[in-house]
Amino acid sequence: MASDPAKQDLIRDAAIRVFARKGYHATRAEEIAEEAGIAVGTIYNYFESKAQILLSIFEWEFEEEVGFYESLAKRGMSVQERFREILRAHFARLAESRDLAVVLVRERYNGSGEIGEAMAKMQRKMLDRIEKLLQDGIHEGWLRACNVRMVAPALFAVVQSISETAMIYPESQQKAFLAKAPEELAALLWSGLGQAEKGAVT
Amino acid sequence: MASDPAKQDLIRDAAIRVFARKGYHATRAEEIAEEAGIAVGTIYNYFESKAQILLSIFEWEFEEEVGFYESLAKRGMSVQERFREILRAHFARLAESRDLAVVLVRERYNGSGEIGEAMAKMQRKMLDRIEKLLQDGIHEGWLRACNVRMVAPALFAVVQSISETAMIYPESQQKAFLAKAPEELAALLWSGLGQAEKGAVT
Amino acid sequence: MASDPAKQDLIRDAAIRVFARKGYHATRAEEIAEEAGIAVGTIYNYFESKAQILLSIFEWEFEEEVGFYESLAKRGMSVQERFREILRAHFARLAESRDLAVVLVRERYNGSGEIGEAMAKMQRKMLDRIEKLLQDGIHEGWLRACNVRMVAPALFAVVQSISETAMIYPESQQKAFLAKAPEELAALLWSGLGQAEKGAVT
Amino acid sequence: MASDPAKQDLIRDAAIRVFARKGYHATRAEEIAEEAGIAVGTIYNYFESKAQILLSIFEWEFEEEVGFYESLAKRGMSVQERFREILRAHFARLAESRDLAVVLVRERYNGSGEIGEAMAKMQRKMLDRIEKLLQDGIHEGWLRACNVRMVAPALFAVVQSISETAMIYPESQQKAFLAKAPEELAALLWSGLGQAEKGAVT
DNA sequence: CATGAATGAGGATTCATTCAT
DNA sequence: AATGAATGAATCCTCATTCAT
Repeated sequence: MASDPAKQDLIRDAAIRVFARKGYHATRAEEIAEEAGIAVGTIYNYFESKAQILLSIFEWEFEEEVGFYESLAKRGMSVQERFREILRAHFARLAESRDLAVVLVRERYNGSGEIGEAMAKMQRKMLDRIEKLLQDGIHEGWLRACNVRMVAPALFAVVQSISETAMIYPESQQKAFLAKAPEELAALLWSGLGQAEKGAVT
Repeated sequence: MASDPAKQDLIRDAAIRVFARKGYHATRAEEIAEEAGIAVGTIYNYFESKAQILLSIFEWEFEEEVGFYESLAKRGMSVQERFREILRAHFARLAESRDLAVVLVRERYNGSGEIGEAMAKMQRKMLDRIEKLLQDGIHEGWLRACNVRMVAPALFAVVQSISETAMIYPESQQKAFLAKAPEELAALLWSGLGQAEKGAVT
Repeated sequence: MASDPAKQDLIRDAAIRVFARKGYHATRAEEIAEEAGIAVGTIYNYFESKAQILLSIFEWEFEEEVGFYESLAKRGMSVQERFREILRAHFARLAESRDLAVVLVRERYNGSGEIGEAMAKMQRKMLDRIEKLLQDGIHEGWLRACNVRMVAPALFAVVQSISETAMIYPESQQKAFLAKAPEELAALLWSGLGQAEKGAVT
Repeated sequence: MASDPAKQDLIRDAAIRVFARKGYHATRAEEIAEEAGIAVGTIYNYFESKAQILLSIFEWEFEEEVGFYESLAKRGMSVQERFREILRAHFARLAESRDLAVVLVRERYNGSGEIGEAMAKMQRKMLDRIEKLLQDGIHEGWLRACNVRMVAPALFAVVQSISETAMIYPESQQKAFLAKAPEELAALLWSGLGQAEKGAVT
């Protein structure tokens, strides 16, 4: 089992492109190899299985996200600012890597067996982070009290779905869509959809 | 190709249970047959393929939803009331059929080829309806002006994610969770998370 | 997993022929199927794996042998007579199924993992039986005292090796060879190679 | 193709250990390299293929045996003494190299194609030598007349099987077992199993 | 000569689908 | 219509061997 990280990245990136194009299950190992410009066997010098490649894509992304969260925390921002930063960063990244976004959204549940568990675990950690962010916000008085167990996944899903929707648009409109997304979402999440004058839902 | 609707339902329901348990791709035709208490061959008297079963699950659900939407429209409710009704109905149905919910959420992207297209089409129609609902709401002055192309999928996703999160909970807590869901979501969507006093995101 | 014993036999017999021709490892599942006049998939309706086919060949043979041993014991023969009968039966069977003999001899150690263990176990049981036969013989006074732990495998091996050697001969000579084998071996085992007059090894 | 005999031995010895542990087919070239403390590529500087390594193990052993036979012939021993010497030497060597013995016994038929033929040829030569020894013995009046074509492989097999049986025992008992083996076998082969008083098999 | 990453042919096994009964 | 054994295309992964460094 070799471990040149550059080649691992080469393979992972090729996999992202093919998974995005055809879906995880419809992608054959050979296709990843072709896309990467290597032989099938080489894949298996760097990954234990096709499923492991998928997992590694999620792990990679997860580390990026977590790293970013932590960098925000260190910069001592308010919860509100952190949210906006997160949204901006998230959508900026998507704008860069449409394929990655597609894969992250679409293949979320396609791990099976151990890999599936590992992926589920990662997502739970992600939610935990969001929950914590919310709780901090409530504690600091920026957010109204809410059921964080419920709102956290809702938040996560909103972001995901926008990502996903963006993927539908052709390249040209997509950029504009993703550029508007953080503001629109921030507005939605902070102020809701209601018209103050008419009164909110009880 | 036979067409006894009762047997079709029998097969579809069996498929829902097995898909929920093992995921679409990991489910073998034989397992569906076993769950339904019939022979594999029989499945193919009622469905063209395994993928068609999946599609039919989505179609079924889609028809239900659309029918419900239309019944609401006919009853001449306000947008606000319609939203609440939709959410209530949605979560009530989930509480009844946990397996269906799991499948609808998890296998959304697992159609490939024609079936995939059909499933995507259905989802787009679903979004169109939500968009229309939003636009009506804005027009009627219940909702603030917002980018409906962006908010519609967000709405859809929020609902989905709550469904999905609910699935994690054990039977006992799940009911309570789903019971609280409509209010919590309605609050989130109408009023956002912000504290009025501290000022909303601009 | 189907269980028509006739088809199991069909597959096993085809496998015996191909294993005999090319060796277990060099035989592809497809070749067994071709030889049996069925499709590859069908093999796996009756056997869990290629290795299981090999194991089943040994099990089959083992049951035959054991059954025969028991039938002898019931007929109340002397140890001496039982030995001769066993040898006769053994070689008669080989004369009938050259391929089986080749496989039994050649692939004895080619099981790996669980299958290997199962095969080893079977062979140990076989040896146990022979040991018991020897001990009875000694007890009844037909055989001189000897180290049965050592003589049993020797006996077993002698029989095997003759079988194996017979396989080298062309069909015509083979029959004659196998016909002479029981007497020759019986003589070897009872009287040894020594010339009484010149004195035995001390 | 390099030809440093010391390194060839290094590789062959490593191969013997791994083959003994896992069997020829289950052994990967890499494992041999690891065991030898070299890189895979290096193996192929000294051997044409994995099969060639196996062949070379048999060739090596064959040369040893033949050399020993010849040395005995030169020392002008009687057939009887030569047999005993051969048995002693054989088992003494096994006691030294358990792994070699395992491989020689177990992998006898695992050559395929040319290598298989080469291995078969070697074994036939081995048998020829034993046949010759027997014939000399008969001619000199030490042995009773017997079918040497049949007795030779029987002899060979007896020796092999004892070797093999010895391998089952734990280190401690194994030595004792192998020490007793030559006498026990010599007795078996010279005098048979029969009780003189009761009369031999006819 | 040594290295070990790259290669890619090869093969066991799976499973959706068919079809004879 | 129901059955379930038969089918065989499809695919992941292995591993002996090569060859650029």
